[in-house]
Amino acid sequence: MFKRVLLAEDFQGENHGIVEQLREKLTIEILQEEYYCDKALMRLKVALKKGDPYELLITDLNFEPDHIDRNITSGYELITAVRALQPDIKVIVYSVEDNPIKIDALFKEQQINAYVCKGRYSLNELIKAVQEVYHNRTYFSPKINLNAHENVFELDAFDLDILKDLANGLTKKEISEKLKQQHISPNSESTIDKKVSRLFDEFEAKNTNHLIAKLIKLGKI
Amino acid sequence: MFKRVLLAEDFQGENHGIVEQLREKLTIEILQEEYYCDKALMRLKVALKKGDPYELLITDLNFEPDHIDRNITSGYELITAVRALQPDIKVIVYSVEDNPIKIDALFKEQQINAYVCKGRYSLNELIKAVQEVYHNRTYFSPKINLNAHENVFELDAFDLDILKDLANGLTKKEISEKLKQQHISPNSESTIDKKVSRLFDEFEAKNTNHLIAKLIKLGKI
DNA sequence: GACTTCCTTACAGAATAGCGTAAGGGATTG
DNA sequence: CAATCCCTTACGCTATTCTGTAAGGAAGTC
Repeated sequence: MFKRVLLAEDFQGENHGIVEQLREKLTIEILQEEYYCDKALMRLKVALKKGDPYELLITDLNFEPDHIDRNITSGYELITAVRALQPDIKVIVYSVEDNPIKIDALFKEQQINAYVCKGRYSLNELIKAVQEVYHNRTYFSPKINLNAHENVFELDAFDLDILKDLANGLTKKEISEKLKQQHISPNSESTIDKKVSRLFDEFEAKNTNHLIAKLIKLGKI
Repeated sequence: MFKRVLLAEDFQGENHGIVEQLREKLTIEILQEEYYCDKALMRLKVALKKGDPYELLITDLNFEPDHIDRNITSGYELITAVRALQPDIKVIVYSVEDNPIKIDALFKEQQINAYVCKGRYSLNELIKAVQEVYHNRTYFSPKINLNAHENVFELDAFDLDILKDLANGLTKKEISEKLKQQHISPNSESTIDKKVSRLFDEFEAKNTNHLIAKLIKLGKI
């Protein structure tokens, strides 16, 4: 089993639950928990310098802002920073996020080794995930699959960007200009019009107000 | 200290963390955890019948749907049901919800005894909350207070009607006509314009999309 | 190569949003 | 009564939304 494991999770309840369960079910020599991304990265650096690097990082995605200044504000950024230092480290993400598109992106862009979705069985799943990753296999929560089938229609990253911008009060012209500045294509006002109009049909919305209201209530934005 | 405590929390990590911490820091004879509202209510009924009622309920607000059919689907409903059976039981709510308006409503409508917001110190806060409630005092997470000062401004019934209609995809013209049909005054399109524009200032919104998004996220609509 | 299909983009026109000005009514005050 | 304030309403103007149509490019199919 892994000898050195690092945990980054800001919610005290989850943090304690995870530590307690890993200690009970697995034999890990050193299990260090942290509540901030910056501190977790510091631990990793120090361990690496000492020649006793961590073998596994378990991290949340969302970290609450606080009175303490932060450099790294999300699990996503933490993974990027960690991988830059120690490319071979294994990574398990443990979060409430259940959007299969975003989780797919983590596997593809960050090459994470496992994804465990917080829920009724997430500690059991985490134990299993650690074991699978130890044997060089990947793992992800079974319920993620189910969700993928629930909504025949899924919002892709491009849709989400547009919708979030609209919900933040940007006009379509402004969104178009923003995309052009970021060199993201497609970016024309016309295409944005079409994308949004298609979403009206998908979600049976009469106009943008209606669409945004529905999607926020559905928790998609 | 309380002798009989019931915990309703669906996330396994939080659930274990709470149980472990309560066991370590307090001396509670019987601490029963449950993952579903229905099961928690059943436990309470049985204990009441036996003449060994629970003295304290600690409950989450949101419970994930599942393959298991549910009667009670939220902590809010659970509290209502519990209070109908056993009006004198103490209740602590433990949730991620940080909207001060909704939390206020819990104290006023449900007469809960404490509110603890999930976060970096929530287990410490929960221990304190249990102790305070045991001494017949109330408790709520300190970080809730900060948010409370943000919005002094309150929406009246007329504002709410307009906002809900807008969120449902009605145009201002349609809203005006609807109000005229219902013989509600004022009802001109111009007045609706003015009301909404004033709300832009109040909530620092750029346009209707932005306003609706903000208000839904604040839980006002 | 010809054809289809899908996606992006430009453009146009009607409807709506957003904002300012102005007029009028009711209530209050001096 | 005059003056003031607040609210409602009408109106006009510009920006934006929403909905079409059409043209062009990329990719795949026959």
